[in-house]
Amino acid sequence: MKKRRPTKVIDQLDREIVLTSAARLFKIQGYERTTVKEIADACNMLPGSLHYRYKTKEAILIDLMRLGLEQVSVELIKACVGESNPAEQLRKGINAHLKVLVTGSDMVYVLLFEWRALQGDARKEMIQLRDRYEALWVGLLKPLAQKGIIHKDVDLDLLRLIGLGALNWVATWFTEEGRYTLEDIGNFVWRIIKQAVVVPGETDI
Amino acid sequence: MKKRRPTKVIDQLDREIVLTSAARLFKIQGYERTTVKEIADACNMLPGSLHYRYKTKEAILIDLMRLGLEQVSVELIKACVGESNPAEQLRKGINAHLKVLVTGSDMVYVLLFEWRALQGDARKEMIQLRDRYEALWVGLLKPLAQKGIIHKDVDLDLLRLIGLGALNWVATWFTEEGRYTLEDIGNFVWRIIKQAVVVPGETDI
DNA sequence: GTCTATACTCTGATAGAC
DNA sequence: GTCTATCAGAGTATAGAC
Repeated sequence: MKKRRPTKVIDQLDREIVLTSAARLFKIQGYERTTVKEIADACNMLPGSLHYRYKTKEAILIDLMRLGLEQVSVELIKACVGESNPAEQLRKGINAHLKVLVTGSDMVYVLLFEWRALQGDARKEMIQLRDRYEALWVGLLKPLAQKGIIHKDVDLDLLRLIGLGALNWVATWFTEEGRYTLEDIGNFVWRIIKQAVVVPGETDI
Repeated sequence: MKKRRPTKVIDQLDREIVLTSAARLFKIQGYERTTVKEIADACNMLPGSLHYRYKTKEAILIDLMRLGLEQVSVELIKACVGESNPAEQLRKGINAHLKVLVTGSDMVYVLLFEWRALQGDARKEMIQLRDRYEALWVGLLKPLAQKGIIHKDVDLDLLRLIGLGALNWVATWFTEEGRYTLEDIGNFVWRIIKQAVVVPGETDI
């Protein structure tokens, strides 16, 4: 009996290669301007082989976004787990989101900036996925409010929406060669939030 | 001698009709998914007539962005002129930016979200235009720092970049039917900024 | 599973009569 | 300035041999 790698493992590898290549192209050129031939070229496949994995170009985008959401969720959780101070959790979460969005996987960028390319049901599904990610942030912010670290009268939903917006937009102007490092930016956002909504002296609980 | 409207006036009217129609389509469908035929239909023209005004689809986008930038600049200036309190100028500026972006001209939305559709020189020109708009914000923030209303150690460039990012991202999730009005959102952002960077008691100068 | 070849559609742009 | 007709090119998806 011949020994061989389980089919599943090979498929998973292919999936990552295809989606990583596609994400880079989608980020640079945009989804619409990128052709399936370019994607195939980028992962050393012929268009026919790519079509064997994904029947349509849209299917690639959808699967890519699912993986991107998984990646950013994992990074956010990793950054907070093992940190007992909830204020520090928030600070680390901000830095993690920035890092994975800007210097990490292109899939997260595409997830956030190309959802308009999807229509109908697919768009709805992606919005639901995005909501699920944002629910992780609710889970970070709620304990801070309950413990009195964040002022009682701060609207947590608005804080999340505005805060994530501020972070997401960074991806539109950040460059490695710019004046600011990602840490500079993360620290700045953290300081703003801390000074605006955190009760003084409560960050060390 | 026949009396007739000066040619310039007619051209200017046509320009606004074309660009307004195009902006609405670009905002809903995105630039790439919108066809020149759709634009022509939307302004009751035939493709040939549209082509007489704009030789290429890209030329429409570029002119649209120029006009969008002009509009948002005018609204920002209008909101601040006649307000002597610099802190109040900032508050009104925030609301003006939000309003024109979200409920005002679709051109401003397109200006901010479709710059990736441009390539090469055209993209560089638009980035320069965006920088010119941001310079207006520098003009709002600098006096606040010089008068000691904003803490000396706040990086004004980061404050501008992060603040505008927070505002711009609102356009991706705001709906008229949602829980928050534009005023709610503007007030929230203003409060965050005020509590984070404004020296207490200095807002009434 | 992979590769070649191609069908079919759409679109931006143009030519030229009026 | 406007309209009809059309070209040339690009791009997605598919069929079918291997």
